[in-house]
Amino acid sequence: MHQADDITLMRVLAALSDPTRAGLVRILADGVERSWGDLRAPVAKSTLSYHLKLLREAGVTTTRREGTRCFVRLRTAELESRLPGLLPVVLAAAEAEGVGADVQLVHN
Amino acid sequence: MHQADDITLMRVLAALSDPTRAGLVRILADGVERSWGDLRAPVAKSTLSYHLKLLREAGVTTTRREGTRCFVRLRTAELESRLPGLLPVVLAAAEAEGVGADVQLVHN
DNA sequence: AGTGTCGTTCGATGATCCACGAACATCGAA
DNA sequence: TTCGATGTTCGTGGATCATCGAACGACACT
Repeated sequence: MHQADDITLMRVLAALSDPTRAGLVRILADGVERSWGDLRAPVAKSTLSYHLKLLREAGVTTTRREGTRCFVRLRTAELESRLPGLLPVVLAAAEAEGVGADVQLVHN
Repeated sequence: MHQADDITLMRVLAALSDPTRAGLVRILADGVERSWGDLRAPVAKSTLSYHLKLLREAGVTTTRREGTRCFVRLRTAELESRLPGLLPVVLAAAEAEGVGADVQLVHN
């Protein structure tokens, strides 16, 4: 549920203004759908869940369940249509600054 | 003082993720230096001061004192050099969504 | 000196945020 | 069915945020 379909600037900015979430978005930036477990962040499981929920509710990502696993994907197209240019620009800056580098991808 | 010269993505995003501050930035977007008193926002004087301080500390604006008056200006060039493209993109989206429209300019 | 104006700073107050562990639900596999 | 893995949700705690009014400091003008 809670698949925010009114993507608002304020909420997206708020969602992106946290290093952990920025790191997650950075990883998802290639457009590939990732499993929860592939994302390694230096926070507790519940905290990761919290961040992913926040990103989802801000309309930045979508979640798909498959059995017990969940997959996250960046909503690149929707974001680009509602907030043109925002994501690329933020990603570039995050890359340049190394924001959220402690969030990593494991196993492929 | 407190002229943050390490403009970081996270802090700028956090600074812009509030409607009042976004409205202020929108008004300053034309590059013209404005006086405190020219900015009319539906908040108390002290709250406005707080928001302007936050913008300043995030490196988004600069403040200049002249006698008892203060003038704010957007640090367009520095922002563009540190976070290329961010400000224009955010401003465009804010304009499109009407974010911070309750912040207005009075007396010229 | 006395009076305003202007902006900052100081608590105080709710609200929200980020973090954690624990408990729970769900599903696949043994 | 029992176990293990995977996410969610809950309760909590500490920090930060946004807001206000009140008090303060600095300056300009009579």
